[in-house]
Amino acid sequence: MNDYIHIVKRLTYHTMPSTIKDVAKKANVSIATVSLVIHNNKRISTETKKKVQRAIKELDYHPTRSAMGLVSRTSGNIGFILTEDHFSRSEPFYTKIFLGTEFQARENEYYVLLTTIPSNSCPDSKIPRFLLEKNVDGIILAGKVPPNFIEKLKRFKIPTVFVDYFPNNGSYPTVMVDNINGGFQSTNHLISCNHNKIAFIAGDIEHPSILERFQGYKMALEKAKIPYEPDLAVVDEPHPSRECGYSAIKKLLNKTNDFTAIFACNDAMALGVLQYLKEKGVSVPGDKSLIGFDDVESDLSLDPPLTTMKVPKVEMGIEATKLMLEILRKKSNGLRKILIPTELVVRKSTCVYQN
Amino acid sequence: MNDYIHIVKRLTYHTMPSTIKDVAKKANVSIATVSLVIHNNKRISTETKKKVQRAIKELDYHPTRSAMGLVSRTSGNIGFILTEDHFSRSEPFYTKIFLGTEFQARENEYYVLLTTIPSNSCPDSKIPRFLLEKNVDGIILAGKVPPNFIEKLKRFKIPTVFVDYFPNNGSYPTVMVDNINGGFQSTNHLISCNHNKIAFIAGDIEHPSILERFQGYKMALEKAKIPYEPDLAVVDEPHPSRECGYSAIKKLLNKTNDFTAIFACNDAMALGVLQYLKEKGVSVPGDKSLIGFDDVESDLSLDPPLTTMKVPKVEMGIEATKLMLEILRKKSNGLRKILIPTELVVRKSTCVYQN
DNA sequence: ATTTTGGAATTAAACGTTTAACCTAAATTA
DNA sequence: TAATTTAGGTTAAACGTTTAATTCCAAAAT
Repeated sequence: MNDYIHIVKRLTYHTMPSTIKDVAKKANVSIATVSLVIHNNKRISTETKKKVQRAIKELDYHPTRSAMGLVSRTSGNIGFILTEDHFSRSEPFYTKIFLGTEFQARENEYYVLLTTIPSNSCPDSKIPRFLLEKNVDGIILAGKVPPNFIEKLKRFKIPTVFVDYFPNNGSYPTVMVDNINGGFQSTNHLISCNHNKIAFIAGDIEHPSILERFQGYKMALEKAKIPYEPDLAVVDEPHPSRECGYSAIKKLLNKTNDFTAIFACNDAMALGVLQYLKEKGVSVPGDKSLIGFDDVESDLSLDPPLTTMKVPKVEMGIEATKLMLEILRKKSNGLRKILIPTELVVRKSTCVYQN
Repeated sequence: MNDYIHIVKRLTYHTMPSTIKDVAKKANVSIATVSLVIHNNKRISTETKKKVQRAIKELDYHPTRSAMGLVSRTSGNIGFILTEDHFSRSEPFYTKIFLGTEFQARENEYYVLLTTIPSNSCPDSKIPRFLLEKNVDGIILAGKVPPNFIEKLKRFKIPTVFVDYFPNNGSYPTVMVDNINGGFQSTNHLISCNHNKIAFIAGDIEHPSILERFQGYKMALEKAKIPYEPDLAVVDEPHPSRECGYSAIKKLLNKTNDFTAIFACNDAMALGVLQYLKEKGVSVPGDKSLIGFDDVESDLSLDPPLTTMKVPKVEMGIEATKLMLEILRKKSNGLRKILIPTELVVRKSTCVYQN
C-alpha cells in the first residue's frame, strides 16, 4: 500500500509542471533563494547560483505568469485598441500595424491583447475588459478613437501610446506617418519625371493625414517654382475611396485636360482614377502618369502596377511598441512624436513626360 | 495628524482600484460571500446578493486576472501558433484566420496570444513562452507545423485545435476548407457556362489542399461525363505562385490550345495566368474563361475582376475557436473535423461559352 | 576581547482570488 | 421532543510568486 502511494507520488512528480518549491527542495535552498537566482540578484554566491540553476534546468522549471503577475502587479501584456470601423473598413492597414506591435512585443517578452471599441462616442462605451482586470501593462491606441474614451482612460493612469492618430489636447507618446514629406516626395517624383502640370485628388480633406499630403504637394510645387493651380486640385470628395477617386477624376477631366500627371492621396482613390481612365481609353502612364499613397496589397496586381508612396505600417507598430517598452522599463516617459518616413516605390504607372 | 491620515486614506481608497476585500467591507460580509455572489452561487440569499452587488457597482470592482488565474489555474487566454514562413509568405490568409479566432474568443471572454515558431523542424525549436508560463488554456495551430513540434506539445496535455492542417497520425479537433467540394463547384461553374474543355493548373500538387481541389475538378468532369484529359492538367509546378501560374499556362499553350476555360488552383496562379494571357493578347473571358480559388485582397482590382471560389478565412478562425471553447467548457472533447464550405464568387473573368 | 560590518541565505508576509470544510440557527422530520 | 436537514453564511487554506525584514556567521575593526 505504501509502495503504491509512493509510485503515484513519483508519477505525479514527474508529470506535473514543477513549481519554485520543487526547485528549492531539489537544490536544498529556500524558495526565496531560487527567486533571487532567477532575477540574478548579486547577493547569491556563485556556487548556490550554479546549484539552483542546475535544479531549474533538470526540473524544466518556468515561473507561472499569474503568480508573477499577482505579486509584481504586472501582466506582461500590452493592449492594442482600435475602433470597430477602423477594423472593418481599413482592416489590412491596421492589421499590419498590429502585426508590427505584436512582433516587437514578442521579441521583448510581451504579448499583445487586441480589442475593438465602438466608434461613435456613445456615452456607454465600455472599458475593455483587459484594463478592468489589470491584464495589460500599457495600451496602444491605433487610429482615431472617440475623445470621451480617451477621457475615460485617464483614470487608469496606464502608459498609453498613440499610433496613426493623436488627440489635439494634451501630449502623448505618438507615432505618425510623415505625410507632409511623403506628399512632397510623391510630387517631387512626378516633377523629376518632367511633369509640371500635376493634379491632386483627395477625399476627406479635413483628415489631418490627407491635409498633410496636400501640404506636401504644394510645398513640392513651390520648391520647383511651379505655380499651384487650384483647378488641378480636386479635394471635395467625401471619402478617400475608390468610388470617390472615380468621380473625382471624372469631374476633373470635364473641367480640363491640361495636366500630365495625377497624385492621388491614397491608393484606393488611385484605383478609381485608373478605372475611369481605362474606361475612357486614356493610357497610363502613356497619357497620364499616376501615383498613389499607402502601398496596399493590390497595387502589384494592377495593370499597370501602381507607383506609390509606401507607408511602412509594420514599422509603425514596431516603433509604437518601442516607445511603450521605453515607458514600461522606465527609461523615459516616451513623451515625443515619432514621424515614420514613407518610401517611394516606383512601378509602372508613372513615366517620364516627353513634350 | 489623525485627520491628515484619515484624509490620505480616503484619497487612496477612492483612487486605487478596489479589491474583493473592499467590497466585502462595504457590504459587511466576508470575502467568500463576495466571491460566491460573483459566481452567483445559489447558497446566497437574495438580499445579501443585492447588497453585495450594490457594493461592487459603487466601488467599480472587477476581479484581477492574475489572482483569478493563480487560484483557478486558468489564464483566460488562447494561444495561436503558426510557423514563421506561413506568417511571412501567406500573411493575409493566416491573418484573417487569426482575426476570426480573435473575434470569437473576445466574444466569449477570452483573449488570443499570437506567436510564431520556426518552420524547419530544427530539433531545438523552442516551446512558446505562453505555454511554459501557463499563460494559455488552449492552443490553436494554424497551417502546417513541424511534426516534432506537435510531438513536443503532447506533454503539456493542453487542448489543441488544428486549422487548415492536421497531422495524419492521431486524431485532433480540426477545421479545414472543403477543398474537394470547392474544386467540384469551381469546375461545375465552368461546365454550367457551357465549357467542356477545361484546363487545370496547379503547383505543389503534393499539398493535401491542392490535391483535393484537383480531385474535385475530376469529380465534376466525371459527373458531367466530360472525359478527363491529362494533357489539360498542368500540375508539375513547384509552387502555387504567380510565377508558376505564368509558366504553367505558357507550357500548356505551347502544347495545345484546345480548351476554353481554366481552373487555377489558387488566385496567385490565376494572376500569373492572366498576366501571360494578356501579354499574348488572349482575351479573358472572351477567349478563355478563368477561375481562381481563395478570394484574396487583389481579386477585385484585377482587370477583369477575377471569378473565384471564396475561402471563408475568418469563418475558419471562428469555427476553430468554437471548437476550442467547447473543449474548454467541457461540453465535449471536440474530436471532430469541421469542413468549411467555400463560396462561388462570380465576377468578370468567366462567361458563357458560345460555340 | 568585544563590537562592527558585511556577505549569504532564510523567514514570513503579501499579492487577490477560490473553495472545501465548517458553523449556526431555523425548519423539517420521525 | 429529539434528531436531522437545510439555508445561508464564514473561516482558513491554497494557488506560486516576490521581497522586506531578519538571521546567522565569519571576518574586520576597535
